Amino acid sequence: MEYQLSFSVNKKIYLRDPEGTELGKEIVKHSIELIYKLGFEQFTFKKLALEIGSTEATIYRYFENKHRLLLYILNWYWCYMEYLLMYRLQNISDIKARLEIVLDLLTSELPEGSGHLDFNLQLLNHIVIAESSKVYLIKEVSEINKNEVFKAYKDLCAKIAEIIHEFNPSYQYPHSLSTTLIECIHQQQFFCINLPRLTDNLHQRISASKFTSAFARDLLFKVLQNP
Amino acid sequence: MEYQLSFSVNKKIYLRDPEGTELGKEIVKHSIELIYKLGFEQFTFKKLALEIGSTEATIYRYFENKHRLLLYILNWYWCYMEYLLMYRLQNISDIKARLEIVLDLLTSELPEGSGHLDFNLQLLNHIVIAESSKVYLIKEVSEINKNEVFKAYKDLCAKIAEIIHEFNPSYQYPHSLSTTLIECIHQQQFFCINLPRLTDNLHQRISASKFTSAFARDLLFKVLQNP
DNA sequence: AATAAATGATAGTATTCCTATCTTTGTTGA
DNA sequence: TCAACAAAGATAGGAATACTATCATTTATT
Repeated sequence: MEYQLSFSVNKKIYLRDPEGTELGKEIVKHSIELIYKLGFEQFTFKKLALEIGSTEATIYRYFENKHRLLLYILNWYWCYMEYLLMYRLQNISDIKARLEIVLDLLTSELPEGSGHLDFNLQLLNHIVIAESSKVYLIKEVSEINKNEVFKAYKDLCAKIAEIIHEFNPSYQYPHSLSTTLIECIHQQQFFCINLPRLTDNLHQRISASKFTSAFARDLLFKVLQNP
Repeated sequence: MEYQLSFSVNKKIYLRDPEGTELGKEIVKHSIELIYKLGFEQFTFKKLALEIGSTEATIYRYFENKHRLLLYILNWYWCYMEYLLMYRLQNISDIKARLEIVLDLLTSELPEGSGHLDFNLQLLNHIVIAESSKVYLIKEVSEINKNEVFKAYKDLCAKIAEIIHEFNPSYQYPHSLSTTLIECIHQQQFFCINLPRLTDNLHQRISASKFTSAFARDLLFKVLQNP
């Protein structure tokens, strides 16, 4: 497996392609570390510039603002998820097994293959859990959605919806179940760690991802196996 | 029904009780309008002060920062929700009907009783949908959680979990299902309006709340009626 | 070797997010 | 009724954020 994954990260997300230069890659790599460390609110281009020994102005040449940078990171994540999903589904024809692969993909601690990438997928996972909804929960969402910047997320959602549909063609809400599954898995992991009373893993008997996995599996199959 | 609802809005959320003064009520009332209008990111105390003909410094005497103000608003909402829930559950003993009341409460466009309150519940509803998760998706969540500032949300969640448990005592995840239900209902409404491809209400054939209600009901009963 | 592109260095502006201080107004209760 | 106290207004200001602009320098391209 090569590093070369041809992701269609929408060009409207960035000003200058960060994949095209060393500095660009540094920006993305260190932004993941810094957003993880500080949280998105406290993260600034100035701090990032300091971290990589560059300047604020230079980072602004790559991304309009920090929101776009987050969007870029998440786009990358969504594309990678879809890629991994397709890769793992190869040769799996059993429809229940296909659904299990979806569940495993969404709940596993880190989505494998971390060796050959130049940034930390575990940190990325944490960012997805804690920050991803901030990318669409904004006033300008409809405006920026016109530029197709959420296409990668929609594609992933559509792919999962397809597998749901294969499993139970009479189920009416494959897309909504797909997004609910994705988002609820993030939430439950977050709650397990930070607000455990909102879950049934109160005293953290098992790990956040184990608990979430069990809950999500139970929910998914009950919804889909019900007549 | 009187205005007097004795809510236990945690004192650690505010510096000076906004319920105690006219100005305090103005702050809360207009902050709801302004957060709705601008979105939480663009909302500032300066703009709010201008709106109510007061000053920034004065608002800081009530709330430490805008995050606390949002927390206060949501606390009020969660308390109100729990109050409404208990009120509606009176005299309802049929366990399926009790669950229907939960669903209706969470998905109805505005939670009734808007006349006697001095702020707009419809706007509040929009804020809950678009901004509520920002209140906990922060780096300091564990820190501020120690002050019990999320108690109202946990109580609401626990109450719904109780009803879920009554309906199906063998179901293992009443709390997680409760939060998933609440959060997923917000999400689906948001997606219906802003990113409809993430739902199965693509061309908005029915209203966001009608669609969400149908989806949530289907999900809830399938999860709980499954053997 | 000439030229263009990318980056660095620096500066500056408007706004945000506060904190401090001083004055005025309104309330209470001795 | 007057003292004193709390709330609010007015104003100032500082550190940080979120940019934009300009010009010099380095690096790659042809």
